[in-house]
Amino acid sequence: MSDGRSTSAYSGENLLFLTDEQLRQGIEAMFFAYRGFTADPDRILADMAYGRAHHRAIHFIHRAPGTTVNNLLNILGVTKQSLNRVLRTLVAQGLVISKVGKVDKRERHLFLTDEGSSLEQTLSDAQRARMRSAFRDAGPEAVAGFRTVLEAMMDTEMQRAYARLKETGA
Amino acid sequence: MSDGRSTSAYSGENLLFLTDEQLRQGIEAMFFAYRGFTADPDRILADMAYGRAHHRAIHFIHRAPGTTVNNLLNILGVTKQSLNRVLRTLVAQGLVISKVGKVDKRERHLFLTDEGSSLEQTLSDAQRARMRSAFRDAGPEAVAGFRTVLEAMMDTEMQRAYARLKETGA
DNA sequence: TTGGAATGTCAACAACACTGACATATACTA
DNA sequence: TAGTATATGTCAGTGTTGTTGACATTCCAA
Repeated sequence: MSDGRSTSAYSGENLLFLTDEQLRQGIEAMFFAYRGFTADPDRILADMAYGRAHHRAIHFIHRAPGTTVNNLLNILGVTKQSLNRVLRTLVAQGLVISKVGKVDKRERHLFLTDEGSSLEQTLSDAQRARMRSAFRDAGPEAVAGFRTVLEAMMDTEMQRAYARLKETGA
Repeated sequence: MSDGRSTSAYSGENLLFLTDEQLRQGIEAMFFAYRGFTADPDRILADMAYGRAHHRAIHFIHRAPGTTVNNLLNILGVTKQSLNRVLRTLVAQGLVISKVGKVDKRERHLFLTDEGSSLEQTLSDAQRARMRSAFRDAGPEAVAGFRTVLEAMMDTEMQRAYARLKETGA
């Protein structure tokens, strides 16, 4: 094998990380960790009239200002009706602006207002704080592994969406 | 530092994995990956009268047969009313048995019936298949990092619950 | 110009979480 | 034994977030 590990090592002892027991632990780790992952923003949102769906919309509008409803739909993986309800309240509360497209008037382009940006910042700060703490405790190699496994766990369309977002950001 | 890395290396270049951009990518990876994580069982459950809440209950009853309602409550992190709604249907459909405790008759101990075990198996197989594929693609070092980060992301009570489950299993 | 595709909105409904109040059986304790 | 605490179950009401169905508007191509 090109990476220097022998075939026997790979098909023998090293495959212990693929036992059902190890997979089950991975599944449970994912379950408990996701609870922690959402806990801090959820606490902040609980006091407002918003929920996790609002957080997600705000996050990705912040991430890709001017995105269309349809684009957001694909990223979030919900129906347009479900997203629309969330967007309606965000627009009504003055957190999001919806602009009719110039080239294609069917499209709506979404932007955060100052107030929307402010809430996004608050939520992001809370979520990043936990992620930062976890990353720091785990160290850079563990973080690299974390992201490798998560990426391999996504549906292929989501891998593509994730890759596009990575490019846009850094 | 005892691990041989210099302080300057840690406070300098190596801290690049803690930038806001890297944290944001971790957050988005977590979001997309969790969707994949639940997708397969969700598809199976959609055809039945059950949902994700039933899956979670069945998973942990399988994991810790004879667990009490209260114990399950703490692991799942929901209210007893919410769990009770789920358990009621599972018992009514003959997937779960609730036995009065022998030492403390106030407690109910929960077990899967053969039919319940069968559904658990079906759901687990689907979820494990994806996890196995992701683990295999990523390799053992990445998997170790994955679990380290997830564990660091949990609330401390959940870290304890997770640790207890790990002992019980392997 | 007409019909289909794309886009977005409104309405109604289901799943699943929450709170609050209360009932029942059992266990513990003063 | 009387009173309190614990474990569980239930009813009623509410909120968020997902779904489908129906429909309006806009664009584009036959």
